[in-house]
Amino acid sequence: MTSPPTESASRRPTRQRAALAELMAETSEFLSAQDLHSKLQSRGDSVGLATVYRNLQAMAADGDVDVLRTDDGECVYRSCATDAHHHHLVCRECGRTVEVEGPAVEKWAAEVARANGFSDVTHTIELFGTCTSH
Amino acid sequence: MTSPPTESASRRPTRQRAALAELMAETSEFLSAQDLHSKLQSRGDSVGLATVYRNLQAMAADGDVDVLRTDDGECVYRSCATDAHHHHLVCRECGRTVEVEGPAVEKWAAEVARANGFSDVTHTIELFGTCTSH
DNA sequence: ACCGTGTTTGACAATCATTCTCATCTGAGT
DNA sequence: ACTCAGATGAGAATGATTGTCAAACACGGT
Ligand SMILES: [Zn+2]
Ligand SMILES: [Zn+2]
Ligand SMILES: [Zn+2]
Ligand SMILES: [Zn+2]
Repeated sequence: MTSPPTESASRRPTRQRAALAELMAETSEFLSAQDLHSKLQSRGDSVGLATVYRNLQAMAADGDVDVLRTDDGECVYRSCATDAHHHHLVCRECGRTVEVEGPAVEKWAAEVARANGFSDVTHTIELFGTCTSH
Repeated sequence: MTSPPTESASRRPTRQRAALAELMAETSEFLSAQDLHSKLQSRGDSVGLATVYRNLQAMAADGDVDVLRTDDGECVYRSCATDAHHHHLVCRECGRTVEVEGPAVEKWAAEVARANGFSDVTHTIELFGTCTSH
């Protein structure tokens, strides 16, 4: 993940947000807004598509979910186990995701940035591969 | 940069591709297809938008240009100085870009993947910051 | 220089994820 | 119950990217 923790505004609790949060809590793959929307539909918790987008954005801004982009540009979301900064190793076949930490990489990124005189540095680091079940 | 070197098919030389290649050779920031298209226009080398997209894709597939996505999902392209695998430190204000290498990071990525039994691993690693002129 | 053929191009339509609009609904405090 | 700012949803709008397909082109052979 990459964004500096823009602080969470006070968001009002709603049925829709709860349903979305619950769904995400049960899910471990990265899913798109559209995917999540239709899963909510089929499960009975009807939520408007725009609302799904809005809440995912809010959750992402609050750091409650991680976001990344698939190769074809779609945003995919996932509720990660840890709150700590981390990255992901994602199976491009089945979506299975492992959360990884890399202190060494974090240091490297910061160092490279400093060496070049850049400030406010953020980074995007994600790994994609094929997991054992293929 | 993330894709395994899918080998270049034989592409036929055209005025359009030449113009695009030349423009990219003179440019050092990452630019979108749309940007490149309008730059070509104003410079007199008129090239269809679809053609710009097609050629950028081809060039990217051949590894002649690097691609990455801005935060708002647009693809941006840049003709890098080196052919070697590398990553980028991009100023989010002015687009100034520094090419960086990170043997340590490459090793880390490979190691993490192996440790988790993933194969065919690729990675996305980009750094964003604000450069000295801001 | 002249064809024949497979590529490439370009104008325009079509996709499709995401965002916007705005009228309606809801949560929380009074 | 009353109020009102925040939240929702149906549908329209946006905008980058891709698809279509006829016309233009590169190039090897003649
Ligand atoms: Zn898998
Ligand atoms: Zn990190
Ligand atoms: Zn690398
Ligand atoms: Zn700058």
